[in-house]
Amino acid sequence: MGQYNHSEIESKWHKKWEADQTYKVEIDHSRPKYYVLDMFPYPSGAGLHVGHPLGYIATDIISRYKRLKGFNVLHPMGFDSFGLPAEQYAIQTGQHPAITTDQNIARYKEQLRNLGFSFDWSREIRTSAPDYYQWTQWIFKLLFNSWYNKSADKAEKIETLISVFEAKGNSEVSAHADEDITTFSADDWNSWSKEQQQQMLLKYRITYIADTTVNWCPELGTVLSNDEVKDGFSERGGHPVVKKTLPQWNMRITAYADRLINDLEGLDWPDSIKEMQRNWIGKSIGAELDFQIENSEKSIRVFTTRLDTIYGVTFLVLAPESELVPEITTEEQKAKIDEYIEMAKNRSERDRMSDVKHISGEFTGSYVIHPFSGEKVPIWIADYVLAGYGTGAVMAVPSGDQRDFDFAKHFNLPITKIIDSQKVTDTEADPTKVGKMINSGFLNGLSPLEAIEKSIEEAENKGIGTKKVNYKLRDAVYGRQRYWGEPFPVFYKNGIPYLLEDDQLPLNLPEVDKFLPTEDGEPPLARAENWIPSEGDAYETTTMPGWAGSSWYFFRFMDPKNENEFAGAEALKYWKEVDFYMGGSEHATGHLLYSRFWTKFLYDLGIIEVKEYAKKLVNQGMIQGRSNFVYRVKNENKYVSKGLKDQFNTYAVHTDVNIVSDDVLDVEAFKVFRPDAKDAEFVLENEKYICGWEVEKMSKSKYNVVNPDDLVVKYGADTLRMYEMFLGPVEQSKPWNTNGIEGVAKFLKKFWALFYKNETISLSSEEPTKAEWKILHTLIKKIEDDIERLSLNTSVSNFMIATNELASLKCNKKAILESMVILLAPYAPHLAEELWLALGNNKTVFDASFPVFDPKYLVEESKEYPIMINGKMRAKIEFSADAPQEEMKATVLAHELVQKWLEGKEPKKVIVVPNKIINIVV
RNA sequence: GCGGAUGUGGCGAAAUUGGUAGACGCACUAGACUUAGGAUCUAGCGCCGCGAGGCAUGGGGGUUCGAGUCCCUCCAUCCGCACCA
Repeated sequence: MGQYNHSEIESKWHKKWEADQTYKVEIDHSRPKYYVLDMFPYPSGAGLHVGHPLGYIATDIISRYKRLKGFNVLHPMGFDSFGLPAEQYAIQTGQHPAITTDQNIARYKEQLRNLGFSFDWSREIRTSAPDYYQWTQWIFKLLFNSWYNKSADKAEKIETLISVFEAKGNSEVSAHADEDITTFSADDWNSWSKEQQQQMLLKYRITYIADTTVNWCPELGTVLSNDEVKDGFSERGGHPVVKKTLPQWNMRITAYADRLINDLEGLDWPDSIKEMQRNWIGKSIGAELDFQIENSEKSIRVFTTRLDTIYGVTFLVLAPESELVPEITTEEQKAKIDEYIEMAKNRSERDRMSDVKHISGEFTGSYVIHPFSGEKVPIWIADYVLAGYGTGAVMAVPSGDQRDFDFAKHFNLPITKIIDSQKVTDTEADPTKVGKMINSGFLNGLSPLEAIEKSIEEAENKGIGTKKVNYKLRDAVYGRQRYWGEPFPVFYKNGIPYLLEDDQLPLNLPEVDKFLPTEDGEPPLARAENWIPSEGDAYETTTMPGWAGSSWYFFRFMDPKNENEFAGAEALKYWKEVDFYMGGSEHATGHLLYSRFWTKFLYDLGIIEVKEYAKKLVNQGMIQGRSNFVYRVKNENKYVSKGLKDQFNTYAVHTDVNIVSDDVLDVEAFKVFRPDAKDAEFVLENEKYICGWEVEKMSKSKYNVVNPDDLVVKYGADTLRMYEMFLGPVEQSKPWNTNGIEGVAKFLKKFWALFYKNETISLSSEEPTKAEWKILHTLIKKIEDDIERLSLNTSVSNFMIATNELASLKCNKKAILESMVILLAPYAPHLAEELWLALGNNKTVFDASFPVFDPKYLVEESKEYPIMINGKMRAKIEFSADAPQEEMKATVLAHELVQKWLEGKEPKKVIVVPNKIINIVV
């Protein structure tokens, strides 16, 4: 084998790796473990485009590098194979989603195989496989059989709660549970029927059924979670979403809100992701305060973070949905209020958001009594107050809050200044917390921060308010009215949910005649015939959401074949957690939050040992498409090159980027691509047809999809892998551009040519020269640093430099080149294996060990120092590096030089930066 | 509006603790070899200038002997959140 023939080499090694199970990994206590994980993909019908493998290439390089460094590396891959597109396809074609999914997975695996990844395929998992979702169901059972004990700040088994109820009732229980729970005694509990007890327990369980306002997508016939809705439309498919109330399974993720925020601290995750999670959880500390309604027993409870501004309250605002509104509306105001409520109801979420500026509201006619001043304060309703946040009621302080201010101006309500330095203008409120309180009764003279403390204290003393923490995070809706998801291990008896036994799992997804809801609007599972539990009336017919299976898969990879446990204790203890997790930032408030929640839950129950499952997270950038355009002259069958388009009346048409190279169109290929251009005239510039370009999303309809398979055929996987890394930092988003790939291809040919001269390989076993050692050890150092810093683009450059240097020295020393092969192996595994074999090794290069960096090879015999005057370089001085006094000598020499230079002026200061620079200040 | 990030040649980009900005690659130019070149090799390639030299890291200011890097301020682009009381 003399020529570098990538396709021959690559297919040879794919076969060999599979036959030898080169990447199969087992627990090995003699070596430290390293767990590298990619976010497993949903196998879509379109296959991989060139952007998808970016992260996989990076993690593959890290995995192989760590293996060479002596780690026992777990690097698995699987498929998040439940999901909407397969189901949509099934609805359209009648094709069972399992079949489409299998086909898509087969295609994905083939594409991944072509890229030469070191996945341990013996550990492959699929979330839609019964032997996997059996354990998703099992975790659901744990959640159902648990409650959140606030006193212990952790989840506990439901049995502990039952025994408390039996002994003491619920008065001493501090739980994260439903809000409408009334106090009961042990006698009450013990006198209840089993069903009554179950009803009560349902209010405490970590997964529970509740009437929930949900995002309902009529088009998809299902409920979506908040993170699946973007601007009032479904994230997948872009269908409109409306609010609807349904009894739904929920997950009490809110119980974990604080821990989810606090534990972010110790994670080596991108700041942006941490910040997004913090904002999503949206913790704010404030107080709740009751306002007595005038001439009524009832009061209105508000939440505020600024109780210091209590004397600035000039009106109260309720959300239109508030239950109190009908009660407090006076006769005179009723018509107007009803009209407003009706209007608010019909405004969709989307309208409300696109129309933030518009101020609307209505006076109810009633008043509350200010709890401190005793003054009458009018009660209004307005849709800027959200029913779902806080208490659905706001104490309006127009001097300190812009929305309250705008509302007050619009309806001509009073504005009271309550801080002396407050700068309230005609159009703006001042929310700052500096100055001293004025017009504020007992708070006068305090700073706002002191006033917050003092006012809360006073409210608590009077029994009208308490300190309160509020979160934006809502409990997660867990049911979906869909077919292609995990069935709940739940059946109903007299309307009460019960769990299947462990030995009844998995509860398999039943066959249905159609994948659509029933005529009565029941989910598709209700179509299943003879799908009846052995006990009870019926199974739950909703299925679990997309995030269920992905919330724990990283544990299953540790022990994927275990039939008795979700993962064995030894595997969990050994692999412990993911050391390096790579995936897209779009999962910030979805998968990455839910999976942290489940991890903490499993930790609470003592099933796993870690509170967080991913130590380090890196987001790979999105690869966008780079579309190419041709310019067609209107009403003519004529295309003009880009530079000439303005001389004609043209319009741009997408052309397939695969027939364009460096923005030059292959005209003959274009005639095939667009048969109607077969006889068209092409106006060229410099005998070329130049295309225009634009960055767009990579998609079929824009003809800008670059398929990795094509590039693998043309250049080989090793070239593609290195080129994708060479493109720029992995974390950065960028448009795909194949233009530079030749440079990497050339490099690999040169690398190959270091070994092969005239079709044969014959290396010298002579001792390398100092210069040769230096090239090698410089590279070792750089590669190590680059991988640690995830600067994989510069590491490719460093390979090119070293290779060029060795080539120009005509280096053929085995000692050097053998190490070079090992260094290159993580990046270009096929090529490295081939050369390793040619060097006479019979084991895989990945059983070798990474060359050890030795700084002694980098010591220079002489060193050139720049001499700078006032920071500007004026001369260079060279001296040998072995004498310790050389820096002083250099300084003296530099001094003399400068003397000459400046003809007698004395330097003020001489700065010597070791090994770098000499700077003389005059 | 709030939060996060980014801004360096014709292009993708380097510059790790403040120390010779533009490594490496693409494109381009010239040359060599060649029947040929979409192969290979050599040289050049930020801008102005014949040159010495001067000017350059989004704009402006600051700290420093010295700033792409630190501080202030403004601008632009991207991402996320958005009536959160």
